[in-house]
Amino acid sequence: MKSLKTPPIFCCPPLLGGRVTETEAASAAALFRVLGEPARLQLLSLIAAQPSGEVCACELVESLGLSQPTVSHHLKVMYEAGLLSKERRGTWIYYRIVQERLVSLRDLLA
Amino acid sequence: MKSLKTPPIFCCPPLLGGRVTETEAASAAALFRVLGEPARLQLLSLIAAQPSGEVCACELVESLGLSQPTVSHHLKVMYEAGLLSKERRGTWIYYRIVQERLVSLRDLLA
DNA sequence: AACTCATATCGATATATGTCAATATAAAAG
DNA sequence: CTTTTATATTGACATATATCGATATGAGTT
Repeated sequence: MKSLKTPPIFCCPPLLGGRVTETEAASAAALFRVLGEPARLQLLSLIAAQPSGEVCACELVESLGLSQPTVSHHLKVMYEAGLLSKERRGTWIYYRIVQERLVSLRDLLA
Repeated sequence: MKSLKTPPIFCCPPLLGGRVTETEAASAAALFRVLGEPARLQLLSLIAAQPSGEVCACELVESLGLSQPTVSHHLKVMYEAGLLSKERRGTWIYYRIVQERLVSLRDLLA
């Protein structure tokens, strides 16, 4: 089984200011592609809007007009990209935004 | 015909810190999706690496292992996303990075 | 005019992926 | 163990798009 903890944060060389290697471009593009989906951005903003900083997956399903499998899919994509962390508490799974990951993504564009 | 000048910079509401509308999510995602392509990131870094800040399209074709139509396609996508500006000088067309656009994109993740 | 070079567009194809219904798994309660 | 609820996975389908060869357009030259 896959861990419920946050995946490692592999960070990213600056995008501009020097030619980037093919590998660097590929991994950076993969990250951007994760954000290149309206549903995922809405999920991110929903999580960010919570005062507690975390949201149960069930709430996210109710909030968007998407099916449960689709929401689960998007959460998985963002989790595997290191953008979200998750924690199981009983039957529920709570998702959080991995701030450092967003910061490193921002630094890519510096 | 389309103008050779920089397209207008329509800017972007903060992504986190408040629920984002469906329209906002769509336009932001479109921008991220443009960067979600390794070839385009390599093109960006190639342009950024130039001391003059601009590159002739022909150089970009030679630098990457992609065909001329493919490079032309990627440049068009980035141009229409407001990430690049272009200027024709004689037979050649020179592309530049639109810094403000990248800055506003960074601000999306603040 | 014709020729050359640079760039853009067209058409076709292959791959990636968003979406859902159906099903599976996991956990708690009875 | 059975039931219920929450989440994940599977399989299928549709859409988007990256890529290329062929061709068109545009600018300069002779």
